[in-house]
Amino acid sequence: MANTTIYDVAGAAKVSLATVSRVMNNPEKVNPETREKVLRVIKELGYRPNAIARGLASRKTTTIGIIMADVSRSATAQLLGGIQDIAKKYEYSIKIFSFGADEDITEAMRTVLAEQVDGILFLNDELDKEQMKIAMDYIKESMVPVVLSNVFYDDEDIPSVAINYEAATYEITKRMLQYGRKNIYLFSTARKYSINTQKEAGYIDAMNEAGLEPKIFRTSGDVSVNALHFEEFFKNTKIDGAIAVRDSIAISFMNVAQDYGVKIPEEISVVGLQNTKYAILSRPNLTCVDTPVYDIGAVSMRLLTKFMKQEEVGNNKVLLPYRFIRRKSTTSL
Amino acid sequence: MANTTIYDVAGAAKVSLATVSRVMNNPEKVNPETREKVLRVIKELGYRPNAIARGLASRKTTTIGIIMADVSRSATAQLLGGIQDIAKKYEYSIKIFSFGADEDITEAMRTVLAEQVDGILFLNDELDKEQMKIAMDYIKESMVPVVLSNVFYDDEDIPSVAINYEAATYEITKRMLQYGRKNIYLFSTARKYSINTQKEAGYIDAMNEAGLEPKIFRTSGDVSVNALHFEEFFKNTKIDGAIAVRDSIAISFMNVAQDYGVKIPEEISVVGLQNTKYAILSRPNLTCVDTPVYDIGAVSMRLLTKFMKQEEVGNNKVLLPYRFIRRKSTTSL
DNA sequence: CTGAAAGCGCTTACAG
DNA sequence: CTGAAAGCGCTTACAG
Repeated sequence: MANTTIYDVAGAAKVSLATVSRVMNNPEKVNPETREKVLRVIKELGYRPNAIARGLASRKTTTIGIIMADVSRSATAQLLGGIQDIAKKYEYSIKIFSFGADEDITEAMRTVLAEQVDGILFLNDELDKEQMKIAMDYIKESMVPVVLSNVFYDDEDIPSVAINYEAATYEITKRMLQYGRKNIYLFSTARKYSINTQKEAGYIDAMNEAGLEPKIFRTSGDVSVNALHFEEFFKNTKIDGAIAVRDSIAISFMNVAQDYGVKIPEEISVVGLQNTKYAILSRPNLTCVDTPVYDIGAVSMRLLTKFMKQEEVGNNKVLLPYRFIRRKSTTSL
Repeated sequence: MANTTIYDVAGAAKVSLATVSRVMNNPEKVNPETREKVLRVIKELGYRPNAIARGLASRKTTTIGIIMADVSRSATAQLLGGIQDIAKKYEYSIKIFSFGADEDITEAMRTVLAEQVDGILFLNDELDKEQMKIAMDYIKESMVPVVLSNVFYDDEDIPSVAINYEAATYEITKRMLQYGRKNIYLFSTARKYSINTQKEAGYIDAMNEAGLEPKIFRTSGDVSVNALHFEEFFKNTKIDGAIAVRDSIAISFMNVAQDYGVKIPEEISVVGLQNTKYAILSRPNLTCVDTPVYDIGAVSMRLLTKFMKQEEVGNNKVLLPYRFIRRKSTTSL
């Protein structure tokens, strides 16, 4: 039966409900014999405490809220994978909330907090600075622990885990310059994401340092639109290196370039900044900066558990390592 | 403040908490003037009812549970996208639960039901028949409404929404036969998914009907492994048509085939059974059966709301339409 | 239309 | 080590 309550267990085990509660929450505080007896009854009846009642009484729901822009985005799904695995290990339930930059942020935060989550993982990277401030201030005031997961926001009080996309992009740009490319473009998105802003900053730095003009070409997230953009792009652009914030953009570009008879990597070196599984399905295979998104999810969830358990945390800003994977779309690395 | 309770509102509005509760749940039952007064106070204090307390008192959490195998799988993420959008519209919260075929199914179901969800969307398609029976029987007994979303299980009591993958695959195979292909292979996964089993059945039917031997080649879900499998495959196989349960498998195959000097589509027609965004990033572009996974999510969530509200439902087995998209990897359609 | 009271199923001091 | 009792923040008959 689904409706077995703590009273049923107490009755069958001939103890008070307080004792049943104790064997579930503080087993060491109850006599081993009665503990065994209660445990047996619990198993027999298939009893599981009502999580809602427990949440109300204890003021802890063992549930975390995940705030995101869109579940179906590949990066979000990867993050969720990592979060899920760690959450399961620590026995936290997961509630997901999504909202866009066009919605009332305060209202959205209220909704999340009304659900009494014990902690928040914030994955939405489509908000501007002001919106982020509203969201973060609201969460801070609520005292609910939060960790930014793959999102950048400049506030030392707020823990975050991400990758140093700026350094990664700086470095890959620099390497490309070192093996002789001059006209290097960065392909970014028309829409603003805090991550892509980091990537752009790294690219700009490297170019400036080399005394070259940074050239950012913005395209859509939609692969079919990208192709058209690139057709246009080719007509009057000199380019020998391309770095794309998304693998799909890089692949789209390579396809169009090859249609125009351009040799890749000989004439243009191309790099993707994600290393999705499609990087090895493209022709040529795509050289990438590998950014372990699953790990970001896992580590941020782990960090959040520490805050929820009030454990000591050394550094509340975690940057995970990235690496470069040389494939066929570049002449060197 | 996050800790405003119904008592605070009642106090400030000089009414009883019962009245506050009514303006939130049955506004028509309260005098317009007092209603406005209460509403004003609610707004001033930024009050939001504690969802947990509400859930306990009303026995309705307005939360649904989503049961899946792995969040990060692309199909799962797409389904979630559709679910999310509709859930938001109807103001349901979403809790996600994942578990593998290797776990104790009863235990997993108990976990979900202990959370007091009002309804369940079941997306896990990696269970075998027995495991599905255990899960479904357990849910049935609990009386919690459930909808199978993109999962097949033979039980007329259990509502489901999916696509007729069997018919779709049957038809695409048939068409390929009609334009003259004889040695048609189906590329499926080594692992069993209820959806792929449907696809296989459709393919087998069409081949048998044409008096040809169905040939299913099973490969891994891992794209880098696929490539190796296909290298092997090519050494001693006669093939002029290929249908793949996943686009990534189809693309992987095309790449290897082209490395072997095979012309696509002239010598081998290739079809993908998903139509992911990578279908237009491959060379040649991949002809696909388009299976609208987002829609399945949306429709199944909508259906679930009807069950949760005890509305009349005509047909509890919904099959969404699919369509064929001709691109460059086939000589015809 | 409104309020007082019971109850949802638990946890947690407080006594003993 | 165990039980009786209060309380978590709401909803919902029941009176009036």
